[in-house]
Amino acid sequence: MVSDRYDAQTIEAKWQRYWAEAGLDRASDAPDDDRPRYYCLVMFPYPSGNLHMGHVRNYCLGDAIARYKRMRGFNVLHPIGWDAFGLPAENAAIKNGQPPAKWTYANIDQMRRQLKRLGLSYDWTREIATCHPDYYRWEQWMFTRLMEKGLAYQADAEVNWCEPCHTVLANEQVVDGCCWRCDTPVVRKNLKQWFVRITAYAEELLDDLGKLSGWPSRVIEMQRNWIGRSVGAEIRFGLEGRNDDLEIFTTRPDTLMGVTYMAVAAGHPLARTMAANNPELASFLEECSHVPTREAELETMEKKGMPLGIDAIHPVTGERIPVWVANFVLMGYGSGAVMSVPAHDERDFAFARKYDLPIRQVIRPATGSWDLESSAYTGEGVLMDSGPFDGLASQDAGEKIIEWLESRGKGQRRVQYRLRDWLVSRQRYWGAPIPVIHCEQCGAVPIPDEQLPVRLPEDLTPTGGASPLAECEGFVHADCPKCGAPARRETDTFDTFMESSWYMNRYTSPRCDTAMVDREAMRRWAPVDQYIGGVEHAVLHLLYARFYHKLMRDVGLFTSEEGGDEPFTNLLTQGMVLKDGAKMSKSKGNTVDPNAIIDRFGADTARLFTLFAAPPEKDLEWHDAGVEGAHRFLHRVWRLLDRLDHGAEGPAPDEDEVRELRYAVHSTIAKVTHAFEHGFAFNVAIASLMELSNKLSDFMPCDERSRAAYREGMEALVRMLAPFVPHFACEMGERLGFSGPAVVEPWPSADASALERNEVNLVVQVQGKKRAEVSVPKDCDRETALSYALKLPAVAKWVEDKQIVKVIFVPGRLLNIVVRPS
RNA sequence: GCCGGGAUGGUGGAAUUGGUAGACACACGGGACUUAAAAUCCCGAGGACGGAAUCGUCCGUGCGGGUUCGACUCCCGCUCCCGGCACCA
Repeated sequence: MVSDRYDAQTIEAKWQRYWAEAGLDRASDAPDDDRPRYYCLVMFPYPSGNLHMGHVRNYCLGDAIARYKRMRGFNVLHPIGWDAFGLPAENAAIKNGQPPAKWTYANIDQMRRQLKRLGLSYDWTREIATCHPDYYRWEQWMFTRLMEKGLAYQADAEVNWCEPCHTVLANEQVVDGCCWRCDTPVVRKNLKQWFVRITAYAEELLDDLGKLSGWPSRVIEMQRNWIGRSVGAEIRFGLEGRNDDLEIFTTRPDTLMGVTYMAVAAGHPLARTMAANNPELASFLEECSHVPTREAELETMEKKGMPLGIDAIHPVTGERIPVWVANFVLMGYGSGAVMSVPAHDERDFAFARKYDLPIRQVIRPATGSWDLESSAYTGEGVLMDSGPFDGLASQDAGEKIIEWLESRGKGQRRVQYRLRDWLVSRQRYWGAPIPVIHCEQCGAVPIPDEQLPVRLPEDLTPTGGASPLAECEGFVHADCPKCGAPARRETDTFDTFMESSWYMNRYTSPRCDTAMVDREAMRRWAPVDQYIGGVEHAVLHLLYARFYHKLMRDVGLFTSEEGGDEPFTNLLTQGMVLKDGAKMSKSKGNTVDPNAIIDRFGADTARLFTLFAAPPEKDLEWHDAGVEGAHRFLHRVWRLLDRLDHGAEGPAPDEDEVRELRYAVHSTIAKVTHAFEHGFAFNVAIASLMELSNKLSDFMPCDERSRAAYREGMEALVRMLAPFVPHFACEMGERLGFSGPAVVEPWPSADASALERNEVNLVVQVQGKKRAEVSVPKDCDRETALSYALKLPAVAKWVEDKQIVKVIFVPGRLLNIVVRPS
């Protein structure tokens, strides 16, 4: 056979056509398909119109895993789709005067072509776009179920407002006080908005983190921080001259007897009430409402307060305690009020000092004493000056105090979470309409199932003003589903994180039109075995998706046994793609266009480089010379074909050389297989494939035995390359005479007998320092090894005149001689 | 401040989890082929010292200690970098 030059463009087009025609990438739902199943998912893209290198990296990782699993005999589900609702479409529309729908669908077409050029093995028959009514219909359906269950509700709340985006944001979408999307500071606003009660699942979301052994621990830690569980007590203080109570949450009930003042947030109802006829207080509250949003400013912000002019009553002693308003108390956490114990809390201490409030010590360290002159004692200890609780240890005292309060109806144990409910309304057009009609008589009425979906009018072109939906008469006017009276449709749309929270389940039955997901399909495919995406979604998408999966389970779409309690069993968080040490961005002008790379080198080179240049979870520095190196490697492998039939001149390799080659082939199989099964260190896997190709290139097959070994090596190499560079491998496979495409060949398995060696290299150390190497028989024992070693001059010279006190022997690996001067 | 993760040649990165540090690649230098270049192929390479040379010795995985026959790996104490959380009561 004559091998011409490796021409990436030609063979990539050839094999992409072949795969598509043969339907090789389709996941099978056939009931009689008894292959084990594997669900491999990459985070679907927003159709911005242009594929960037971050996408390429993400999808090459997923594709390598999916293809490997197919070669291992799995029935693989590897779908793709479009996270198609969102702000960029609307902004583009404003700019170009084009409806977002048109822009989005055009972008999808363009990006689909780009993805196909990469030769990714997606089951395109399952493609979904979240802006399609057949998709968001079920999200609307789900929302009405949540309304029925009280898990979706409308509330007046202080919310995060982003002016440039002209919409509210969920807490998770505020990063450092700024909008996650446009990075401008958010402002606080009071608005009536829709929420989904994620806090009802706080405990399960936290507990189930323990089930996610296949997730990176830092993501688990980030979610744990975000949920922020703290255990303590809720305590009700009476209010002098009023019959309502002041409710607070504390993690230190043991310090209750040291309370010397109370502090409430500026937004607390009590503060507002007291300000009604106190202009000075009212102006202070006004001042507090302009809280800075930047972290740095928060940190340096002066702690300020003012007495409300009302006293609380200590639940145990009946003592009167002044109530203050303080700018550091957050309305959004706990009940917006705290009990202050300056002796045992740094912040309370500083505040008490500033306003000359009393400091009363009630805890002392278990041993020694504490000087309250300069700082508070925040540790645990033994109670003092605490009346009936004197002498108890903190833990114990906390329990006793809670019991005491409980028996008198003044408090109870409580667990408090940092997590807030998920704000899902957005004042934007290009999103899924919230399926609600507001009726003057009946209030907010969910749309009945038979009227779903509430279709988003797709021919609108926003102009940048207020919500286009609100101005769309045909959309707004509707009859109340309950009483039939004329009413108004809700004109807010869903947060786009709603769509991405359940798409992984929809892929199991993407065309199902009788339910959100098909139960049988969920049983077959869910949960996702391997999920791959950027770590930037650690507490956004990945938290919402976990929550939504549990919601789907709890509305009865599937059981724990059918679909699992968690959507993603294993998670791989890949690093960013950098250029010149910085994230690629148009504004920095350091972008690399995947299309240009494919034009120049082919998709296989692009794939190979992105997998080889760095371990998956680390950032990858784009390096043009490295891309060329990857390309050169493919050329070198290609040329290895030449030697297959022509053979080589010169003496035939001897038996040992053939055995060495087979050892290299089979140890590489073991290494690469290990990489796929543990941790996906593809950079190392590819390095070992390069090593193997170097060995093959040094080997001169020129008799029957050596040719057979060479062919065996080539065939194994090509199969192992298939998940990384599938077009290249298929073409090579064809030239090697494979009966089908390399991508459907069985994965090679390491032959244990080829891994056995008669002779092993033993490292010889003296005093732990390497002095020589010696080849010894495989089963050589300590004494024999020692006698071999001592014959070596390089060893003998360190041992002579000395006394051997110890010999450490690691069979097949190392011999260490410990000596002492005699 | 709290919680994670990290630091290895000129560069990206390896090292079976305590057993040959620097695999593989990039960049670099030298050579071959060529009228020349590109492409390709071969050789070299952590640092220092000694030697004409095969080679030998010492040092070397952010810094300082420790455990061990033996430490990039484990323990203690630092420095710096990256990520997350943070008036959270």
